Amino acid sequence: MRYWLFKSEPDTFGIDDLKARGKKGEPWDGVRNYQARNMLRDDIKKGDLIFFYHSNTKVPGIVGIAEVIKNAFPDPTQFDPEAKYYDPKASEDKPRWFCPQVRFKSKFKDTISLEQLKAIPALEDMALVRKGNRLSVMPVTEQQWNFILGLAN
DNA sequence: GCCAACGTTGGC
DNA sequence: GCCAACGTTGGC
Repeated sequence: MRYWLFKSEPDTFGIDDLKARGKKGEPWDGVRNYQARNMLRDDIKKGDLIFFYHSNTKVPGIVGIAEVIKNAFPDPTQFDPEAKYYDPKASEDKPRWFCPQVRFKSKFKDTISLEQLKAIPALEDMALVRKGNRLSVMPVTEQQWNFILGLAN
């Protein structure tokens, strides 16, 4: 079992939206970055746990926990010409993008802010706090996971 | 809304 | 295969 951090803009799809999906969860679609794609496709497995991160918002930070309930499958939005994430170079035979199914697990009472995380020396190796990192999917070590959980309430 | 830091595209 | 131009992310 591994740990991850997924970013999402709360205005687009926040943790409350995931919670509203209930037990069946939501496909984590729309990721169009190869590095992130490889992790989604190859490394992220059913049972893994995810820190849900809100980006592009007033107080960016980790707001709760989600879990992977289904291994990645071809992201259907790549085949849909009407979809925002349509990719004309992808085909059903040769899908390019993948998404796992994720489900809400819990929400923290208070956001663990990026500012707070940046100030913690034990977390300085996290991709999240490193300058210029734009990955929307990134691994979290067990140590980092436990440390951050300790900050939650 | 600005802009730094990246990633991608496409001409050559 | 190089690299300039362009697009996107995301903190501030």
